Formats: sequence, structure tokens, C-alpha cells
Amino acid sequence: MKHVDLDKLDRRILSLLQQEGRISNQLLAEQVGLSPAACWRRVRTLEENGIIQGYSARVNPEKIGQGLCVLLNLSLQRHSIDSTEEIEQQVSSYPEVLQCFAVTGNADFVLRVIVPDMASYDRFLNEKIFTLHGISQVNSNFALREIKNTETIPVEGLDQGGIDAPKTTNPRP
Amino acid sequence: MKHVDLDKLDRRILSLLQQEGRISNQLLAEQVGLSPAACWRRVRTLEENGIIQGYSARVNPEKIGQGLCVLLNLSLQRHSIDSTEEIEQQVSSYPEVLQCFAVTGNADFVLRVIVPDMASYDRFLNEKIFTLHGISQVNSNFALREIKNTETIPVEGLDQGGIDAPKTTNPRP
DNA sequence: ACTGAAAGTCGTTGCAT
DNA sequence: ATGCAACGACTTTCAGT
Repeated sequence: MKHVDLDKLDRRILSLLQQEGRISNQLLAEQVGLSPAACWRRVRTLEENGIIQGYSARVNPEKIGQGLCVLLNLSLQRHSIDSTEEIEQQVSSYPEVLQCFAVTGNADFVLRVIVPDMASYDRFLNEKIFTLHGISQVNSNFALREIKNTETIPVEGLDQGGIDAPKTTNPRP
Repeated sequence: MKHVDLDKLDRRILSLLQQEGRISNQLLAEQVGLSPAACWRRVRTLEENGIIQGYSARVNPEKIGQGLCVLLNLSLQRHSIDSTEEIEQQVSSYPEVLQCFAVTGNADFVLRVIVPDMASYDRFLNEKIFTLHGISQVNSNFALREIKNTETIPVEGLDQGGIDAPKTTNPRP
């Protein structure tokens, strides 16, 4: 199997740490029902396994003048399908690009771009997108409103996929 | 003006805290060139201003069996344009939906959905999307690869928007 | 607005179960 | 894999500049 199995306590820890990444280990331990030491060791293990990749401050983009969010659909010329790696590296290096996925459908890539305003977006396109080699189409969809924006991966009381019988023993092999 | 002006130190703090949300205040202070107390007060202020909205653990979805990411384009029937609020509330409540934006272009909404596998996505669509009232079109683009995925808002050495003259005084009004 | 020190709190380790 | 206990490190506050 590809992914790690987590017991109820690990999932609770992950859930709490996704909400409150700077919660003290003592409070965390209390809320999951463990001693601080036991809790700390579990967090440690989750970090070492790469399940917890790190911790971040969540910054409100509007409050620092980065209020324009754009979903950019990018298509490549078919003959440049092997120059994608260069494009991907370039795009990754742009701080305005928060997310980039290679996708099925009409476009080859979907990017989420964040900039202060339209003038900045215009500059971004002209300087950083239109200059890429092998681009065939660029389509910008502007975010009118943000309904939901979280990085909280579901871990608790949740569809675990597959059709496995529920496990009652050996929670952490 | 809508957004808050930050000086170089605040921007450095934001940058560091976005990368290492659990860095100790001492190290942070050291890296920005302040005393721990001064640094701590600035962080405090950034939190109180809502510039720092909170802290999160970054969880690797693949490692916990949430390996399928889908960009879902949702269109509404034109006559149900005022029942959007109900749809938005429902969609927000789904843990599989990490992001949802109202956008310009062909679709009305773009959602980023995360599930364990295709079977789960099938269930998600049937149980939580197709059951929404007022939907006209649903289009799923599957993420083949994740080129970049960060929530790190650009704050340092960066396009601040507009054409204002550079400020040299009054960094924190 | 910053520094430095004081007091309280917390993270981290080793040991026993 | 857990709990307890102890030490060192840290956060947070307050007076002084």
C-alpha cells in the first residue's frame, strides 16, 4: 500500500495541528487525551514520516495589497510537449504563482496567480507568461469572490477510500 | 487605502513565518535583527491586525491516502442565480472541497477537490454535487501532476502594485 | 519603539512500566 | 507505545531608556 495508516489519535493530532499549528504540545496532548511526552513523540513521528511537511503562518493576501486572484489556463503547442520541464521550472519560480497543476481537459496547466491589481497582472502576463517558449493559449479567469480557501486535508471521520473491511487491531504497524 | 503598509522587518517576519510557522521567537528575532521582545510585539501586532490569520501544519495528502486532486468547474442555471448562497454554503461545508472561487469565464465556480481515489470522487459527485439545486454543468479536470502548491503569499522584494512613489518614512502609521 | 532582565511556562529527554 | 519527573530553553511581561 502506498499510504500510511493512522489511528484515531494521529488523525486527531493532524486535525488540530492543521487548525492551530502553533498550539502548545501540552494543550494538544490534553485535547487528544495523551500525556505531553506521548503526544510529542507522535507529532515527531508524523514529521519524520513526511506526513507533516512543515508549519506555516496563514497570511491574508488582501491586507497586504495582494488582492487579485486569477486562475490561468495554459496550453502548450503540441510539438513542444517535451519542453514542458523548462516551463514548469520557470512557472514554479514565480512568487505570484501559488499553485500550478498539470491537468486533463482543454488546458495543459492551471495556475493560481496572486497579484496586487490589474496593472500588475498585465505586467505578469507580459513579462513572465507570454515570454515562455512553446505556449499556445493563455486564458485568464478572475476570481470574483473566494468562497472557501483552505489547505486543511480531511483526516477525521472521513472517506478513507477503497472497500477494505474496518480494522480493529494493529493501528500502527 | 485598503491595505496596511509593512516595513522591511514586518515583511521579513511574514516571510519567515510562512516558511517556518513554528520557528521559535528567539530564532526569528535573530534572523530579522531584533531583540526577542521587539520581534514578539511585531508578531503580536500582525496577528491582531489579521494579517497573520493563524498557523497550520502542512499535511501531505498522498501520504494519508488523499491522492486524487480534481479541479471542478461548476455552472449554474441562469434562473437560479439567486440561490447561489445555498450552493456556496453547502460546498463550503464539504471537507473534500479545499478551495472554491466564483470566477469570470465559462464556469461560475471553480472548486479544488481532494479525495482518495476515483471511486470516492464518483461518490462525491453523486452525493454532494449532483444533488445541489440549480446546477447546469459540471466539468472535472483531474490533476495529473502537482507542479507547485504553496500558500506563501509574496511579501518580500516584490511588486507592491500601483505607481506610488517609494516611501522613505512613516513605515508603520 | 526598542533593550534587558525577571518570572512563569513549555519542550524535550531518560527511565520505568 | 505510554506516563512521570527533571532540566534546560523558551515565551511573555514589565520597567527603564
